[in-house]
Amino acid sequence: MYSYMKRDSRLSSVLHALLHMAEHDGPMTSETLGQCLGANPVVVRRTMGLLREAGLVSAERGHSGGWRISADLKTVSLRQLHAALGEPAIFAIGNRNETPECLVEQAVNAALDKAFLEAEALLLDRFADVTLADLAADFARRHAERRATRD
Amino acid sequence: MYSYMKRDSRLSSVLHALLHMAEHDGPMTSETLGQCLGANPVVVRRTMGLLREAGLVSAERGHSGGWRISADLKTVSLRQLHAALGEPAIFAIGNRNETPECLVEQAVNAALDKAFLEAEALLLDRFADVTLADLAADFARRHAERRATRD
DNA sequence: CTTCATGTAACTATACATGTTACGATTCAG
DNA sequence: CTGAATCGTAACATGTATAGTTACATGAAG
Ligand code: FES
Ligand code: FES
Repeated sequence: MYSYMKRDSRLSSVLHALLHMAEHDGPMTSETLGQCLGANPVVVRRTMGLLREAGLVSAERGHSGGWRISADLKTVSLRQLHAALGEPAIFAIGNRNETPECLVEQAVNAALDKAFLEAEALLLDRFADVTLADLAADFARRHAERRATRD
Repeated sequence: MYSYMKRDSRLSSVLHALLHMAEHDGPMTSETLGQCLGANPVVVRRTMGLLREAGLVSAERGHSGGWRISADLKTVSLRQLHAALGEPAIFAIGNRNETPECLVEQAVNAALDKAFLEAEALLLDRFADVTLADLAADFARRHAERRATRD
């Protein structure tokens, strides 16, 4: 019943959900989104709730309720979504002791931190460069390509 | 009794241990290294064992036994150590589904993968640029600096 | 032979995203 | 007004990998 769970996939999940919602008229329920993502509806509510708190989506309860995007696709970057999710840890590797007295360990930490900070800065810059509108356009391109291949 | 454990700190640990060994005459026991690192001796043996399999250190049993470096500090890079540890996952974030049929998710994965691969390449390049000798030199610099501050 | 030290197996502890169940709150169809 | 639909949230279970711990076998030095 449980699939391999090794990494935080919430950014991937919300991106998929948001693009799905962008292509869809009217609100989408957690149940429907959960089926698209292969995820539990409660997990969808939990995760989308973070985007709601960030003002990126809104939710309506009751009949014909569900989730809606409440922001311009062109203004929402992956970095904003990462921030909305609480800026989860990016790396699975880190220092053993963050504030060591030992000079050897300080030298080790300095070298590792430098590399990690550079990589993190690059990643967040790339995230800042990509908007939901970009992803929607890429999806449209792939869609057209598939149609062309079929003909 | 348990400290916060959220990330793989083995690279940090082996670097600390190796530099300690480099400054030390004769072999060092897992017990001693464990005290330096604030780690369990069995964990030290487990982790150093991976370096032994990579030919970077050797171990001797019995009286006055322990761990020795069996490689030139100038030739061992952080990247080699990362490889010796089995190339553990670098990122704590990833895609939900690595091979989706859905075109939306394919567009999402492509964007995320591109950013992650760039960041990973940068990190591994930085790792390849730093050798144990570099870290030892940085330690020596810090050591001299502390002495100067004390005077 | 006794002691020291590695080599390993087996089990436990921890953190955290995710899965699951349950129930309350709200909205709307009829 | 009643009941179904849907979000909001608490509470608990699950899976995974590193790290901690215990136990014992193996081998080397004195
Ligand atoms: S867009 Fe809904 S399954 Fe991918
Ligand atoms: S060098 Fe041994 S404690 Fe850091």
